[in-house]
Amino acid sequence: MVSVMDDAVPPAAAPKRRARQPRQATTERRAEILRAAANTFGSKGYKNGSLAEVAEQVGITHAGVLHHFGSKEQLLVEVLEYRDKEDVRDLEGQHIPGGLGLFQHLVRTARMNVDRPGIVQGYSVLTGESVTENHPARGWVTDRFRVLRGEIADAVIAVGEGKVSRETADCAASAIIGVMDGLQVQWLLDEDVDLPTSTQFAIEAILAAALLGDDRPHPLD
Amino acid sequence: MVSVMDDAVPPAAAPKRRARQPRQATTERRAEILRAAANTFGSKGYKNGSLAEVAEQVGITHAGVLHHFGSKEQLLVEVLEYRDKEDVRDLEGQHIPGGLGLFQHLVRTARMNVDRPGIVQGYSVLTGESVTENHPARGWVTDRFRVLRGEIADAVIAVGEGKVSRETADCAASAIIGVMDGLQVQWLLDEDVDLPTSTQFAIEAILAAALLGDDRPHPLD
DNA sequence: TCCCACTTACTGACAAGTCAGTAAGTTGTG
DNA sequence: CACAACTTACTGACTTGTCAGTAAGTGGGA
Repeated sequence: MVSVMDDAVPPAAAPKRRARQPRQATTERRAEILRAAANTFGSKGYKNGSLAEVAEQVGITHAGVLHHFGSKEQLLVEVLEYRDKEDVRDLEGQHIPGGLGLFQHLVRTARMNVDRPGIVQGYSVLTGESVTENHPARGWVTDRFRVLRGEIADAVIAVGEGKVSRETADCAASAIIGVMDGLQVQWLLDEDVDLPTSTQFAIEAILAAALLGDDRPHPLD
Repeated sequence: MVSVMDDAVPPAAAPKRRARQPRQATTERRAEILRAAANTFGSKGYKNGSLAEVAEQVGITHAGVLHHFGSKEQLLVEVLEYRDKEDVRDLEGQHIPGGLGLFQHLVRTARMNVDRPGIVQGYSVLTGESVTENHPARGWVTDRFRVLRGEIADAVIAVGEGKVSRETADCAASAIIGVMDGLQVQWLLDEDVDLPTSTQFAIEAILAAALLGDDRPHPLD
């Protein structure tokens, strides 16, 4: 429960018995379980998704899953870490875009997401669930939003060539993330919503407004 | 399910035994339970919120709750209907705004929401949860989005005085709803996010882009 | 007016199921 | 042969929902 993960920590200065490394098949097995868990938590949610369902997908029992991960909460944490690592790996070849390239990347992502509703649902469900009391993914989701906001705000400032204030950039950044997430939910519930078109429309709109600064009209004051 | 609400309908030509009206205290009691359920489902989610917790808030047992509502799912459905009725009642004095007034109303709502995080959390949790498989609130959430999109798109067209196409208005409408929902989630997780300011910023930006039509720049193509 | 037939609003006990987690035993592999 | 990777068997905590019973209210009729 203190989440030290005994089996993953090589015993520092092991005295008598060295902790054996896991067999080479084990790493892949754990990855299989993580993918199954991501699938289950994505479609059912963390609370409602059961270890038994995760286990069934890889042909073992729920106790087998617990053998590898110790607890359901630890499994969730590792699913999140695994997904992060995958995202990084996907972006490895391409340099991480900044400036205008970042916004193009966001729109491209929205276009890609149309073909992987499972991923989108997993993200949406977990994000929504994370605002409930004491949810184990809350910290992860919060951090993720914070990092993303920072990167997008920097990109806004870069595109604005110093003419955009930090406050405006922060506003724009949270709005861009918000509109992407919000549109995903609507699209999951109703295919009539045009996810890529609306996403591009909104990002362009927010970016344009940020670049205009205080020169733009404020009809809602 | 067709929402005829038997207990409110006086029996037309009752044959032998008239179906009595509910006692006057009953209506208020049921409303108490509905408010408690909205509270619990809002903070814990529907799946994770228990009848026992709802019951405790009004000082009865979970069986007492089931006496009134028959099943947990029916309780959820009535919570949703109750909230709809409350929303309508709140807007009764003021005429439902259209055109620019609607957008001002949306921004005002965002400002008010800062002082009622419980309501916002309930909405966010339920919306996120609704995209899971076979969720009982899915239809309600989907309909709500559809209606809202229609109203906002109409308002965009009204403000644009006929110069905005239906497709653009739809894009703008879903984007506005998306950004409002998405910002709420971020704000719930991190108070640093400025909900009203970001909301107003984004709505003005999207509205401006919609009114410009194809004349605006498309830096992301 | 008072009483009887009936309904409403519960309670407490329990059924039936699901869940995470544990402990002990088995198998196969390095 | 020791240990990793399981399985089987089980516990205890919680779930929703059912049921019988009870006290309190309500309306109509004598």
